[in-house]
Amino acid sequence: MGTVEDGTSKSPGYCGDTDGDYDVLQWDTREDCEVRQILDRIADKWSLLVIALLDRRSLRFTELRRMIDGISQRMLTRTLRHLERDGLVSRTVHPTVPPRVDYELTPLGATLHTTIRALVTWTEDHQGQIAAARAAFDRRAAAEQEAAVREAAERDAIARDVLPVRR
Amino acid sequence: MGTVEDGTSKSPGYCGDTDGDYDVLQWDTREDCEVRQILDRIADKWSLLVIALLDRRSLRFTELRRMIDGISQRMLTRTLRHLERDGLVSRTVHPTVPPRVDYELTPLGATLHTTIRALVTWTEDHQGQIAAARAAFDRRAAAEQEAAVREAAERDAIARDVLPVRR
DNA sequence: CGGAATCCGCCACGATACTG
DNA sequence: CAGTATCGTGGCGGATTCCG
Repeated sequence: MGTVEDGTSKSPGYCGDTDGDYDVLQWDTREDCEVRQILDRIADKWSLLVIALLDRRSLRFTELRRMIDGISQRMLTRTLRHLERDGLVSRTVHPTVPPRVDYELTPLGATLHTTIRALVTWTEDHQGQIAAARAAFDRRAAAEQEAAVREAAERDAIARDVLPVRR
Repeated sequence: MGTVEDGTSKSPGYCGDTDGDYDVLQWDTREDCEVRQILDRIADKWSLLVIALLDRRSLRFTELRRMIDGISQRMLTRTLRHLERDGLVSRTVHPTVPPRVDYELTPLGATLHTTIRALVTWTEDHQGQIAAARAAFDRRAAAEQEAAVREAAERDAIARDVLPVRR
């Protein structure tokens, strides 16, 4: 099994709970801050997917594996373990043969599901605007670069014209 | 400048927009899916912080740098460029000397800010429950492992007792 | 001050093989 | 079927340097 592979057990360190309006300024300075760790965990590549998929009905390991498709068994296992450890997903092993394991959201996980769906929905709703913004940005960048190149070439031409032949 | 460093310019590929209730099953299969890319982008380590910090008032580069503290100038620059490209943050250069650059949320970025705050708030509100869940999980795991070790030791003792002395 | 460019360590992730 | 174990690698992210 080796090491625990996670440093969360170092210290409690609540890192200052909401005293003013926005304590955002603080949940980054200390890397042992719980909020940062949790945020990094649930906002990671696969956790979002798993939580989003685990709505209402429970799913088997292989079902999740097929649904996510890009994921490796290793990553799915790790992700599910983390979510289980955080109390967001429950793991039920049916002692049959072949074995069958079901995963489902805990009540806590269900509350997070709502928020995550909101994030996903926002992304779906605004992907058009973002795509447009990217296109515009890239166009501007390309134009700028081309202008810079032309300008340099022009300077070069003038220099060649004015300066005496080196040697 | 080198390559664009991002493969998003490959193809439009909307990957099927909400036809049924949940099209979650689809925004993962094709890795050229826009939603996945956008999600990975805004959910990354620093973007969440920057967007959360950029509420109402605009901030200078160095202000952000000091606030986030753990971040390197390289990462802050990259993050801000990405957000600018996605149309979430606007970049204003004041032609003074020394130069001064202000960043602020665009209207689009402001809408995302709301959702992100919701996520952060959820995390702040439930960090206690999560910490408790982790502690319980770790305790169970430790107990299981200890049980396994004891069991193995017991089997070993029996084996030593029953089996004839080898050689 | 606000970047761009370069170098590089390291570990997160994927592919593969093996177990119960 | 549902994992664990092991190894190899890409690329993320930090440190440093130079520029306008």
